[in-house]
Amino acid sequence: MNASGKTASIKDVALAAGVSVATVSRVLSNGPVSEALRKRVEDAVRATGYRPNLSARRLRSQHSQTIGLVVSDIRNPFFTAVSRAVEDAAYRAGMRVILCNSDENPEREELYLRLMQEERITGLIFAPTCATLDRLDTLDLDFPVVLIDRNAPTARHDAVVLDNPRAAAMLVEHLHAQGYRRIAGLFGNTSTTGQERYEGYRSAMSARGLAPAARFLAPYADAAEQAVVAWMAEHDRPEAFIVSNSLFLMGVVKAARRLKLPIPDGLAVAGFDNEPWTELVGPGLTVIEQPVQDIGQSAMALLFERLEAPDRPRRRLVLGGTCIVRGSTAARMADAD
Amino acid sequence: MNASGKTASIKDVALAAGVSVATVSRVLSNGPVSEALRKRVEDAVRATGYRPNLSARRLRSQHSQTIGLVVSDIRNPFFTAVSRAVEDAAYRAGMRVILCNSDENPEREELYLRLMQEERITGLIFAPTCATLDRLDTLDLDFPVVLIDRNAPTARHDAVVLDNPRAAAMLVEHLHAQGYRRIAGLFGNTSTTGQERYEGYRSAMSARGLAPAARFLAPYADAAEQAVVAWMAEHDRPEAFIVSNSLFLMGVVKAARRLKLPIPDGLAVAGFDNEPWTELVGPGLTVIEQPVQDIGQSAMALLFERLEAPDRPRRRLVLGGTCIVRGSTAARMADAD
DNA sequence: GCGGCTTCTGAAAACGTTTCCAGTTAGATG
DNA sequence: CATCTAACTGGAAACGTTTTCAGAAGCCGC
Repeated sequence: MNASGKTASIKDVALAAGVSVATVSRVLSNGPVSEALRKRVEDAVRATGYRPNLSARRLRSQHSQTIGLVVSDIRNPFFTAVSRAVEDAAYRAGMRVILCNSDENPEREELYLRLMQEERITGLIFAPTCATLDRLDTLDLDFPVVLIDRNAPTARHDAVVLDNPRAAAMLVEHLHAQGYRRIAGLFGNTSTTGQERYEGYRSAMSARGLAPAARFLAPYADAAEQAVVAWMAEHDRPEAFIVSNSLFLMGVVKAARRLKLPIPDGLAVAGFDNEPWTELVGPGLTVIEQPVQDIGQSAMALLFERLEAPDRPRRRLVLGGTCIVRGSTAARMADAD
Repeated sequence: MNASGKTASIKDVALAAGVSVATVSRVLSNGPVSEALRKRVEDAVRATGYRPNLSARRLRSQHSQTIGLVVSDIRNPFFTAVSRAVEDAAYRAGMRVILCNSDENPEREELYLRLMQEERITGLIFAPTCATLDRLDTLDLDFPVVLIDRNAPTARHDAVVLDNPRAAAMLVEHLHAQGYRRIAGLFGNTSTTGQERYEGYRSAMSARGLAPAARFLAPYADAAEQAVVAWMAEHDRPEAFIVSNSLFLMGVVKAARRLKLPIPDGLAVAGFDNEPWTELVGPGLTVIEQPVQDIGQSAMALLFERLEAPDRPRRRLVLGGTCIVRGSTAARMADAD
């Protein structure tokens, strides 16, 4: 505070130290200043309780030192983990992060993209919906974008994604090896991720002479629960489900419980995202673990590389998942239902 | 972009529309401008692709329209839920949110508090560690602070908290009514929340003539798992555990599994935070549900009221929790171990 | 037709920084 | 002792806005 009760500015510090504002600025940015003055200024900074004003600094230096991160839902532990990794990497590089939830809603995405422009962010890490992904190229944003979790082959942006087709295929392989044949799939209908996982599922099924049977759902546990309950009442009830996210995993478990079907004997299930609780549910749930830490760090790395070399050709980083086998896909008992 | 390839500024718009920058500014803020000029300016905004620069705007208007939110760990679903509520309320009021993770680390808290000052935030919503809480009064921040989840009776800040003693007592009551007597407690050692829950536990136990037996742990699932495993090897092994957060809940479930103790017959357990998965683990876990939505919204409400009336006396909002009874605390079987 | 309104508009100052440029000083060199 | 350099310092411009202030119209009633 200065005499007038307002927050101290660099002028107040300069006045207190008996130097010019230029000198104060230099002290703060480790510029060339004599020891004597530096000391005086530092004392004045302490005395006044001065804190630099980031808005002014950003305006003048034309550098926001800020990166944007737009995810579809921060409550999804996959995104919380990724955002932690991104933030840690950003802070290590002396940058701030602005985190936003799109809720899988293209309008909110648009809103936040506009916000990012107004904040003059240095770069964006983005998990877009299909709708926004399609028109991303037409948007001409004035910062580089790295896509995470989702991406289209056509987009011209850098991206870090899981090898979704392969991961889904791993689940099919595993279930097949365990003796399951009627393997159904539930996939999210808002992102490319669901589509890619479906593709992997479909081709792995076909390759084994099995008939794929998939449904696409809105990303809520309830949707999955209802779908499973309905499906299990049909003629060719599945022996196992492959689901494309952890919400669906919950839905399937709930449905099994409601239908009094034991896991895995009544109904096997495998899915994505190795969240802590998947180990604790029933006999443990078989899942694909994504390298969340790596995804976040790599996204930042790609972003920094892009900032240094704006014209280098686009790069996609495809990371492999790990199949964590648990009791929910134990070998199928030979029965004849 | 203007001719020189840089992002368009208000000057470029003014030039394109053939008006002064003042007029452009007035159009953007719905000031008094004739229809003819308004139209010309709006066209020019579109033509130039102009986006206001928030740093400049904030600097000039001396109003950041930003609130800070510092939580201990965004991966904790309690805080994710609260932060969603805060953000939604903030955006509805036309404000931005800066979200930071302290990791229960006082140094990071200090770092972020400094950042908040430099961002010139309008107000802060904060879940501090004990260490920072103790010296919060000495810090003289130049924005109002609303504490959430944690607070000390001595602090002079507004706060929104769960009725922790009552909630913990509810769990004791419930376990007692179900026939449990040797009820142990595991509480977090970094926050006042753990202490308050311990107090409720202790006095409810004493009131029933039961001997409290509590341990304080670092907030990790592993810590709880190890504590339980060790404790169950001791002479007076507990029949039930009350734990103060969902990480400990996981730890207890893991320990029970490792020790091959069925829940609840071998070991009953009850805890805090009604996360989706608690319903799915074993026979379902009995928990206290916190009104997370309400906590976030109320924190924002308290903050806005404080901004309007800086001198009104401090207010604490104490919200009640709901006890969700599930199988993990089913009536104790009469045995004689 | 003229003073007194209202209504709109533009020039310019200000917000708190950084940075360019021009001094000033002190020390080294001739 | 005069000059040249190196090292430091301060004045002032600039970043992109908002806002104050004063001027320029247009309109009213007399």
